[in-house]
Amino acid sequence: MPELPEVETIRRGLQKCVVKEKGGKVIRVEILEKKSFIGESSMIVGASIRTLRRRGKALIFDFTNGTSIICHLRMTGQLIWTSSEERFAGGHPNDNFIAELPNKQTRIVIGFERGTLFFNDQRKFGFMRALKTEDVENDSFIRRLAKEPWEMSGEELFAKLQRHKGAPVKSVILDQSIIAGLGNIYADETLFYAKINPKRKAGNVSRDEADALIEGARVVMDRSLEAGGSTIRNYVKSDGTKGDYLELFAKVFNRQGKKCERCGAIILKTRVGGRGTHFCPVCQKQ
DNA sequence: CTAGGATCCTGTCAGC
DNA sequence: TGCTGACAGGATCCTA
Repeated sequence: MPELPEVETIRRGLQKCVVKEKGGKVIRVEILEKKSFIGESSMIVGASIRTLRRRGKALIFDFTNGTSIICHLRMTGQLIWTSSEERFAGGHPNDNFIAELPNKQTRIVIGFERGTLFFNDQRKFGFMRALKTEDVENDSFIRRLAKEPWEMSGEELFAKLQRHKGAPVKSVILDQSIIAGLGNIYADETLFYAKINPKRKAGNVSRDEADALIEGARVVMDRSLEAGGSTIRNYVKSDGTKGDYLELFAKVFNRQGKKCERCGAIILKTRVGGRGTHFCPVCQKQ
């Protein structure tokens, strides 16, 4: 679930409350679900967070003692910081954003001097991994990541699409070793922006369309970042009701049955590479 | 090498 | 009110 903009929103949000003296040193690490934590949790006890980085959809906590935590939220992960004066929640938007913690879905609790960081994850696909900072680049997930859309040219993407010419273009742009950061929402939104049908073979995508894909990926993710990804602030609307942050920017995702904002046709939902896929049958012809 | 399908896990929702 | 099956914003592993 959380894609690049959500993870970046979390990075920015936590930067303001948990880094260095704001959060202070780690007092304890409580692992409530063994498979959610890889490595030795005692590595970070006594250290504070020096910086927060992001690579694709992975968040990296660098600690003052030369250790790091790589955190991947996968489908349903959330990070929630609580202290006496504030609460920041981001990731998979559900009621844990505002629930009492820890709870049934809490997998890891990291207690700091001045607050607590909860890692919640309904489906247990996400994880935290403790390792030396110098080993982060060698991590099996980090190592395989391609460039993000802002660093990649249309020419580079075009070449990569050619190498997977038989696969549907949507499946190819979801591959983090092809281009980093896109998940199911932004893949659909990017293809809508570029007016490309998600089922088209990657090999049929033209050089110009590859440019449009790069531009689309940048635009849709920038737009989501402005909206703040999925965080507590847009989960709870100003009138107190719970919201769907997708309303803020999605043109096709979860809009099946509704009108295309560009041409008025009805948005359809289908299945591509095993994933639910939303598109406009008129703007994105086969 | 590529492409496609199964798999990890819990929860929710539609349909009977 | 159950029960059942499909599906969920991800990535990896296995097979052909």
